[in-house]
Amino acid sequence: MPQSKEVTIYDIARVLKVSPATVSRGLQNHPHTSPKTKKKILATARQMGYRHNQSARNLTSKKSHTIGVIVPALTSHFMFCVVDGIEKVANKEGYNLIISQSSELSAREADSAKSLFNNRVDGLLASLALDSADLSNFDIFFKKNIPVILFDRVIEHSNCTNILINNHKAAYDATTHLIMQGYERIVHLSAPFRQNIYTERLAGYQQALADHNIKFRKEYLIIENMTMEAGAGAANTLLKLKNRPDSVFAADDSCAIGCMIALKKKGIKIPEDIAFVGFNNDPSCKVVEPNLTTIHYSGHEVGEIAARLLINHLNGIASIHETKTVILRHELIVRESSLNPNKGLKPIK
Amino acid sequence: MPQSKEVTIYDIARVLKVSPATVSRGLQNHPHTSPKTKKKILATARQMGYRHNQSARNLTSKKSHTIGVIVPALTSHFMFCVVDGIEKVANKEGYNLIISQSSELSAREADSAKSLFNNRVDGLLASLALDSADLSNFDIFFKKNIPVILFDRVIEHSNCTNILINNHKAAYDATTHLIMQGYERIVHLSAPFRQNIYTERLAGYQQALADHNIKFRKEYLIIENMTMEAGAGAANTLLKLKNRPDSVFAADDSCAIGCMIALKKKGIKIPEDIAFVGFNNDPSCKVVEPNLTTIHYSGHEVGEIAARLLINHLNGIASIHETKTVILRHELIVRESSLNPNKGLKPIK
DNA sequence: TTGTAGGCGTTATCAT
DNA sequence: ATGATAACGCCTACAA
Repeated sequence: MPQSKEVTIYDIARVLKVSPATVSRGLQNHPHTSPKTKKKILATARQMGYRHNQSARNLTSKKSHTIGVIVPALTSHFMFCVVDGIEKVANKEGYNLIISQSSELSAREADSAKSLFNNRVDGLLASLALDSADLSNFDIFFKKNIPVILFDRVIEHSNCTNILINNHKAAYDATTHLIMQGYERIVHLSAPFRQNIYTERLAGYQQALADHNIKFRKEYLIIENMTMEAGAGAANTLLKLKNRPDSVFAADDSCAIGCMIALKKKGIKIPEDIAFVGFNNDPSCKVVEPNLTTIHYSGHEVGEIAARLLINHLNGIASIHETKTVILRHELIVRESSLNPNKGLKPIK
Repeated sequence: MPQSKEVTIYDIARVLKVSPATVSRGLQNHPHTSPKTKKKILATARQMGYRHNQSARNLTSKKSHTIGVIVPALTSHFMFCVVDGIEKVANKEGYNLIISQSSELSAREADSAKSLFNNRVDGLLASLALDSADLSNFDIFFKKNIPVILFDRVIEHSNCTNILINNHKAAYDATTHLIMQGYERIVHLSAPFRQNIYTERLAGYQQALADHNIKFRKEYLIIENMTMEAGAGAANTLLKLKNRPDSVFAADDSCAIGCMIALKKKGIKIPEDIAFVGFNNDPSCKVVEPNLTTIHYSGHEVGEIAARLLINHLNGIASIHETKTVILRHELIVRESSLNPNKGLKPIK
């Protein structure tokens, strides 16, 4: 098993009878290099099977060419897409990735941050854990001026650029859609209201109610984790309400679907008895019956933009500090779960 | 934005009035170091905010501490879990990951392989693209004696360790289950028979038929891509068969689910008219109605074992060459889609 | 345009 | 047990 020796720029230099410096310059088409020698260098490099040594480059450049990613969990299709988007851009730009999960725990988020910090990542892309109330976990990065970009679950902070959708508007759209279908007793199923995505969605929901003269009832707020199991639990809570709701706007598809399935098992008809709108456009939306109306926004886009922004910043092409917030497009995708067969369309106000 | 200077072992040495070599040894608890100085070194290192420089280490060790991963696509929950499992182990062991997708194309697999090769990954974990007929894409790795471990979609090869389940047995179990439920006209819905996972599943299916004196009909073989859309297409093919099948064993859940949904839209009842068994235990199995019976095996386990094996090999703890094949456990998970309400249990033979 | 030489942070091989 | 020193492969002033 002989680990055949690697070709270095010295080897190429020797063959071409030039200095290693010239080879180095030729390889990275440095401005002050004659096209001829550059061509020669490139040719023999290829022919000799030269591969650059990133570690050596990192050593001189004092960079790791590595980006850290912290996500709450890799269990949703959405986060999957985000990471995929990040991966694509990072790959193309010659950056490596270290991905870690906080498991929705601020304490583990701190561990991840520390670990990535010790790995000397050049920058960080993160989405906050459910119980992270501030950005103190990232202070080590701020102190060393390492760029941090937050996506989806964010907190406004002078040191961070944020990438997200207009959650308020999205929730407003979703709720209004239910109202337009003739629903009035709308439950909002969401997670503990700490993260922006949940507080904003709540606010959007409330605004839509207000704009259509529907009184907000706090007993119509059901707080759960956003899992299928939690959704099933929510179904019980929901059925016990004195004033039986006629619809649900959930802040997450999985939770909505868990709830739908549990209700259906008890003989509740959807959307006849209770209509549903979810959030995230999980693939399961098209499997559950009836198909789930939901808010779609592209995880790939989130990931790609986050990575692009960070890498441009690292490469000095553009500064993060010029763009504090990026708001991406969202879209309401209407499916049967929210189409009211009885009441039809109803005018606003 | 001053990029505060990094602490090196020289700085620590200076403070402690010892040589950098001693610090280096102390930091990696080298056998020949006095416990006292070691303790001092560790203490001041922490206190000074020292972080090791992986690139410098890589340079001297002639390793990248990076593992390459090639998957056909990151669109299934299963592959998601595999990558997650790899990530967990690699993270803990201080290895970085470069993940790339072949998009089920051998040509892109070749590109990925080349790219990872140029990135000097220390080892490779791969699952083959749908149209990869041999391992020639990985010859560059074999030539340089860089370890390659294949998982799930594999080909036997003297240079590779393989990690997979007993697909033959799994398919046999699935098919037998349908037979025991009283089904006899069993369609097998699968992908082009090139990869082991599909040929083996076909063989297991055929063996089960044979063992129960059911004649194999080649018109009961439907070849599609393993997507929901393809499954919907398969539904049409299936309905056109002269001898209407009473059940389907699909080599993939998504495909099965797409097929089920399409059939249901045409008024076919499941499992009364046609029963279903899938493969992979995708989360959607518990969303579709009726819930889909399937073969489960742990993606996390696949990923963790693959990574563990590779890293142990790289660290010289154990050699890959001692273990040529790892067969993991699988399990039939019975759900309503395959429970025959009419015919009940039927004796074998 | 090209060459020289020093440095990036660490490890390993010698000595001591 | 510790110290000096030479790699590791590449980049970049600076000099020519």
